[in-house]
Amino acid sequence: MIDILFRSLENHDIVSEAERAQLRMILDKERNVEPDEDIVKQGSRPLFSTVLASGFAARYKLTVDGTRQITALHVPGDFVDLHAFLLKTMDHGIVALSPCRIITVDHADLLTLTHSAPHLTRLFWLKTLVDGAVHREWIVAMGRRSKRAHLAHIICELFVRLRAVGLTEGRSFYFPLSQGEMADVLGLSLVHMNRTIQSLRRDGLISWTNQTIEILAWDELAAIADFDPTYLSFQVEPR
Amino acid sequence: MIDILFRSLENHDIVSEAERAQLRMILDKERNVEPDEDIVKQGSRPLFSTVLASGFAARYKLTVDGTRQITALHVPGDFVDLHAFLLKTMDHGIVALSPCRIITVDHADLLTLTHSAPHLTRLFWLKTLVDGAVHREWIVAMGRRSKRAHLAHIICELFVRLRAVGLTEGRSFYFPLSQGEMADVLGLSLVHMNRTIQSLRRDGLISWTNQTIEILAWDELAAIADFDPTYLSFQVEPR
DNA sequence: CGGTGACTTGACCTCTGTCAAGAGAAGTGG
DNA sequence: CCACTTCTCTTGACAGAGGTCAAGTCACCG
Repeated sequence: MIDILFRSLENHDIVSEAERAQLRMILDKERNVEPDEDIVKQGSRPLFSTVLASGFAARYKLTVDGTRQITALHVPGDFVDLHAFLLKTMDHGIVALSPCRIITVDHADLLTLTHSAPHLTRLFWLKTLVDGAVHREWIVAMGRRSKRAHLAHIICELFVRLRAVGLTEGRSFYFPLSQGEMADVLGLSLVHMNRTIQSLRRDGLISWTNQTIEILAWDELAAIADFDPTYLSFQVEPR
Repeated sequence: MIDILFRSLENHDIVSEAERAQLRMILDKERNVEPDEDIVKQGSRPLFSTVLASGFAARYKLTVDGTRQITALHVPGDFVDLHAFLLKTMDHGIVALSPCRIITVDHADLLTLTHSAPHLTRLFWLKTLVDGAVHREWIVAMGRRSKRAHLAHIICELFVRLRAVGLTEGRSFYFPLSQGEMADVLGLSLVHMNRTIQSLRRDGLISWTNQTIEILAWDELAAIADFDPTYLSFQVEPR
């Protein structure tokens, strides 16, 4: 189950067998989470962090007027709330968007790792830096791209991230979010989200049915999205 | 000059005298940067990171059609490109928005720190996590708030961050960005940026002249912005 | 005194939100 | 097995937020 975390880390650097063993030791309880259930609540001060072993999850914030903005999507292998280890108080919530399997790690054990395992520490740090890089790319998409390009960008990103952990089949991948949830990702209304999706469909760039997205024309889609995967740091080198 | 970095770190946790000494040792060259000059270029692989000692700087990305989106603003005391230490390749550029004084630190020295100084390592990690938290707040503002609220939010955030390093006077602070640069922050056109600023001025919430912003009605401004400073993690506790 | 950059204002148009309604699929209980 | 609810997706009509184009003002500077 935890192999997915190793697989995820190995997109950036080599993880030694000794490090794997160290990691296996600190992995704690495993449990299932239902769709729409909070994995971590906004405002809480968790004493553990969570690895997503399977399923899709999102970070989100609610505004005073009750709308929701999803600030990040997480795929299997992601360390969804490593942030709380040092931020202490969760400034946002994390919710399951599909049935999820999660594994927790005590913050006390992470603290020990920062003393005994500098390389693993740097890899975890790197994972949070990549989260930040994704945030920046989303900010660019929200500020300077059309909604159509923004959606294309997110689809490209998801495909590359899912492929990196072996969760694509050919040019398609399982993607269980509803259009309403995607609207909270793009910061759109549900109605316009629907129209934006249809625009990509009409042009033969993607198909999206039965919770599955298939990319029908990668080059065109990436061109529309102005997609450059550099920010994902999927390059194996000493970190 | 480097005291500003200590001051910045001390908003989150206590920094011992021994740690200060350790930090002073690895601080490298100091130099001035002119407005509009790149501090770090997009696509480069720097071998050092940069602390902003004075002035304002921004992270930004350019899109294919030549527009610019600023993804973060940096104030004195910020470690503006700690990210490159582990990400290796800069996926974005960093530009000076005013005359800046910067201090560089070799990545080799940071690497040593991750072995010999776990607490300092965690503090640096934390700084990048706060950057991420700010990104998330910006995503929420771009996706789910009106442009007026977005601007109010950024002004509140800047005030709190600048106050934390002692750079406010009463309710006002020096802020040298042009309206065109602010448009690249909010993802707006210059014309609408101007109108948004005027809307806050007309309502007597802020004054903004001579590169100085004064907050005339904090409570109202924070209410419009839906501003909750939790995400900045300005709380001194063991990290 | 002309040039430059930043700010301001008006007119117009497009993108996106809101409201409203309907279709289709899936699950639920009698 | 069928009526009924519920959820998601879809479409149309209209209104408002924000973009684009164009022009003008103002301060500063060589």
